[in-house]
Amino acid sequence: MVFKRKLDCVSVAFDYPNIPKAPRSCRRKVLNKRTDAMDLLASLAGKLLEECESSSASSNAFEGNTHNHFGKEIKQEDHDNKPFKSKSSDQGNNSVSRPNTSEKTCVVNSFSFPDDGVLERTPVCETKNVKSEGIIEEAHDVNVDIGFGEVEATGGLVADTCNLTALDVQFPKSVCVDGELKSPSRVNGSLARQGNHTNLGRDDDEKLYSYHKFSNKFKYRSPTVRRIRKSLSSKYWKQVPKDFGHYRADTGIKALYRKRKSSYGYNAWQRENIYKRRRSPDRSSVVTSDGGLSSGSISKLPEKRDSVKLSIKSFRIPELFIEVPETATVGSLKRTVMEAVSVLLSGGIRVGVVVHGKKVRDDKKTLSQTGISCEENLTNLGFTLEPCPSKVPLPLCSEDPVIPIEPTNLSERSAAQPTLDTETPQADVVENNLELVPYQKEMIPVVEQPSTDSKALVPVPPLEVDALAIVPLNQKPKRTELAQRRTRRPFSVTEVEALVQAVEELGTGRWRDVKLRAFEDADHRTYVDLKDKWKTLVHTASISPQQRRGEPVPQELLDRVLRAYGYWSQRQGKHQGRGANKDLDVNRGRAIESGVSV
DNA sequence: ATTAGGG
DNA sequence: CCCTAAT
Repeated sequence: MVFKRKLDCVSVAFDYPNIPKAPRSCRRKVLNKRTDAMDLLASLAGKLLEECESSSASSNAFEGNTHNHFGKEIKQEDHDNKPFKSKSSDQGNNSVSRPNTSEKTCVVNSFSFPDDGVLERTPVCETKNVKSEGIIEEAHDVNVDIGFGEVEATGGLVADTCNLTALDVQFPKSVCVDGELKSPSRVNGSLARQGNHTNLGRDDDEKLYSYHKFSNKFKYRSPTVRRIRKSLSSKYWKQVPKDFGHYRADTGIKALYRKRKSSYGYNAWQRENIYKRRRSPDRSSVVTSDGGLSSGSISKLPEKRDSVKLSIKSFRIPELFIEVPETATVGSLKRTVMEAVSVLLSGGIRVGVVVHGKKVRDDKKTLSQTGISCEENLTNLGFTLEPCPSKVPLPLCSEDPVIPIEPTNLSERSAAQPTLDTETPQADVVENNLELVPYQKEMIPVVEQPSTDSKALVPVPPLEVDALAIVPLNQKPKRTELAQRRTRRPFSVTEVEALVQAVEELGTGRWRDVKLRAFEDADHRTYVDLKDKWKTLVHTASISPQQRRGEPVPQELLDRVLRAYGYWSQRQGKHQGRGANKDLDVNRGRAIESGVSV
């Protein structure tokens, strides 16, 4: 009897209707290889992030939880079946419930480059780089790298390059391809790894995701970040049009600037940059992304004797007013700063030049005219990083009035974790206690060690200050809202276990309940996620083990998936209502086991 | 806000 | 994971 039933079950299990149309990989192909100039910014953030990454909490917080197997003591689910609840808080339990925590404030004003971040005369972006697959990463070990070499610009013009890759070198490497800066997936991988202790980049999907990982660094999900964003937006950033749901005739790119569509918007934004970039012959054909970070400029001037040599040890950034409770952990503080920085960067930054404590705004002035010369004591020269007065990426052909979007309107899902993805659930909680109000005062000049040693050699064309203008070509659109794809967080076996069990008990049509039951405290798992995961689980269970990717899910679990799938498919339409299943527990378990409908 | 499905 | 449509 039992045997018979088992067979039925199997039959049912494998006989479910439509199996996902096509291999996911097929669909993924759509994901273009857009050149995320923004990645450079991301890389910056990523680097900074690494600094504090160590403090990030482990994502294995769920491990160690045990679940009752279906059919056993289901009544205890509230305690035992909620592996995702009450995670250990290594964040010091800075729950929101302690608003009175004393707080301290601090102002972050500059970040210094490592010591080895001395300017070197390294040919960073030589002809080959500009031409094609040139990779700048050779200079990855330099923190501030200013290359100088002959470059054949796209238009056939020969120009000297004064490539201030300082920023991107200091951070993940970037690639200079055809005048465009790209971030090798490798870089992403390194970053992604921080987020998940998983094998990003292992397969196609992974790669794709890891690629997006970057952008995720700039998502704004936490209240803190949102606050920051709001603050910044309202004060120093221009708001973004709410909906650009139209096509640009020239690029054919549909820019969708509205909540939860930023990835598209970003894409469009980025392309637009490229688009414009190509039409700026007066500028470097290398890169000058609007992000302002990927510095790249070409000077016509050959290296001269009276060049200016300088080294940049650090950049003064807009002051970031941070307020955190004393009980906050160092890690959370780091994260907070990271968030602030990310927000800052995401909005686009540019470099400011300060001479004698005075900000030089005229990019046309020559260095000498500005007072920057080899003779001058460069001690009075400083650079700053500041938020770019981001311009809304208004489609040139746009006739539609643009509606500014309220930063706070970002949906929860589009808003993402600031930077650390490994953060434990309470990270958000902690953040709630952090008051981070970045504000921009007059840029205070940062006088950093004028290089006196020959190591730091930065040829600066006396006549083309623009060569140093790392500022976006034309204050172009700065994607302000980069709500992008959430960071990928593969389900752990433990999670799968919990999910399977929950579905066994609740069925496949009550994701909300599943979420509440097994993932209530796993904030990053929405019921949609759970539903999606279940979908993939069913698919995974139906394909050969060889075709499966990622962390292998125990066959035992997959079997249960199919079993539950079959079971719930059968009783589809029936009393799938909550009331009907409320007390099925053990009996239903048996039913499922035997593959017989109840 | 949820659910269901396509992408 | 994202996005939408339909509830």
